Amino acid sequence: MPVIYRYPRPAINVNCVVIGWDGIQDLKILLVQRRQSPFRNSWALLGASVSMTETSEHTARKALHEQTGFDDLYLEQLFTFDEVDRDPRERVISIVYFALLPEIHNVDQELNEPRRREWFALDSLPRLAFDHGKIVEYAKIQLAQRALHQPIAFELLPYRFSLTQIQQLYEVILGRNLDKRNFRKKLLTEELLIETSHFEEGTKHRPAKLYRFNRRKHLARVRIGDGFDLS
Amino acid sequence: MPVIYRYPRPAINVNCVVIGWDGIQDLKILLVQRRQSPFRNSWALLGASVSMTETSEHTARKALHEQTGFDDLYLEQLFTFDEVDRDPRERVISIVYFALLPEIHNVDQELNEPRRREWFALDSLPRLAFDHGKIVEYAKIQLAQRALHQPIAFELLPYRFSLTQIQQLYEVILGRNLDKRNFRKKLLTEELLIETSHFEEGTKHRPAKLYRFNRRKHLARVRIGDGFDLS
DNA sequence: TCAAAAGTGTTTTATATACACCCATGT
DNA sequence: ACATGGGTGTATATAAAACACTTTTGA
Repeated sequence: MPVIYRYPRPAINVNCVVIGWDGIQDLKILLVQRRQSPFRNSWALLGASVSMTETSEHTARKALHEQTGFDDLYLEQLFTFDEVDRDPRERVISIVYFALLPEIHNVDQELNEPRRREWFALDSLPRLAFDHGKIVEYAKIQLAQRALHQPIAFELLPYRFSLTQIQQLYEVILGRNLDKRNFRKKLLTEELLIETSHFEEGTKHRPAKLYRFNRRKHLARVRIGDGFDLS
Repeated sequence: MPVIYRYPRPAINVNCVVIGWDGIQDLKILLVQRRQSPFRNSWALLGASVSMTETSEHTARKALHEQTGFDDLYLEQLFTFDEVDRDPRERVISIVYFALLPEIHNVDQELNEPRRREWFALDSLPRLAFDHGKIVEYAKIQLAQRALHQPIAFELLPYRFSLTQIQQLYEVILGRNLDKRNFRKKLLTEELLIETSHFEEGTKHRPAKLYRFNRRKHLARVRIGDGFDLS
């Protein structure tokens, strides 16, 4: 149903910086290959247009579901990008979210989604469509910043994880090596990890004890103004 | 010039959480009294509609200029609020900015702006229009958070300021008292203050030495990943 | 028995905290 | 001379950093 406005309005999109961790070395980002101009064949962030009846977060969740099959991701608003010429066709304002996945899954190929969708290592990306390269640069900086002051790294880990895993993840996010004993000491004195009775499986060495993150305790602390802080 | 779209689009606004400090006790926020329904006579954040040819930041600067006479404020994007029913008339998405003033000026009454505009103490606000109360609550939390990791408190001070002034400001922002000697030690060991040859004037006690913030040095450090941090 | 990573403490150094008096100025 | 806030140092406690070997498991 076409609609008439007294003045022109920008289009509103969401984009998602979908980040996962390969469990070893690299942070990965999920990109979608465009099939139309502009930037035909270029890789771009996943996105969607915000309808009148849905919040941008809701739109982001729906887009993730429809375009990848992923549900129940951790979403956090990152920034709103609104340069007037960021899309050559018309003015498009984009509300951008972090979407963090606890594991790298391959996208669901059964979906009604003809475009290629692939995971790329965050530090060797192709040239992206629109201003998405700039957005990703900003997201990388913010991820490192926020990982120090919020427990978002846990969103990139499975429900149960080893201390070595989370240390490696922090090393990747922060881009520097951490001392094993000091890292563990700091993390354990936060008292936000729950020791489980599970162990790593399928290793060819001593299996590591698995922990999980105590979300309830963390939220209770946030309520009394006592936030998470490594650093 | 009316315009036709294939699908309806939300309206895009900016709002500004304009914050100043009275130099003694209170953080203040500048509010505008509405003269039309909805929320007629209620107080609201300063705002404007984002046109097709201007970024939201540019729109915010222009609105501040036109509605208050203030120029060259420090602006920083805070959050984008997009609940579908935040405006009862239609879907309005609001990109919200912090606007920090180095001193409380009275607004320019000569402007072509019939609405009342007043400074309110941040901790005793009237009920605000729309979701602006919620926005202000969020802004308060963010101000305290960001003041610890970014040198934004200096944006609330005049070019030259005394150590007592900045301490009092931090006390107001963080909502707790700080030890004078320890605060000075920490601030001075950051080596981001430049001692000027000026002194406080018009006091009936020993005049305090005035300092200014070394923006260049701070920016140089940010570039090498060495950010500001009190805490 | 070997390879591989898990797990674990202590010492040193740096940072944070607690705390009280004298000083310079204006009235 | 008095009132007012400006300015300053030290001792203690806490947190960060540096550092290496033993243990457990699978192959």
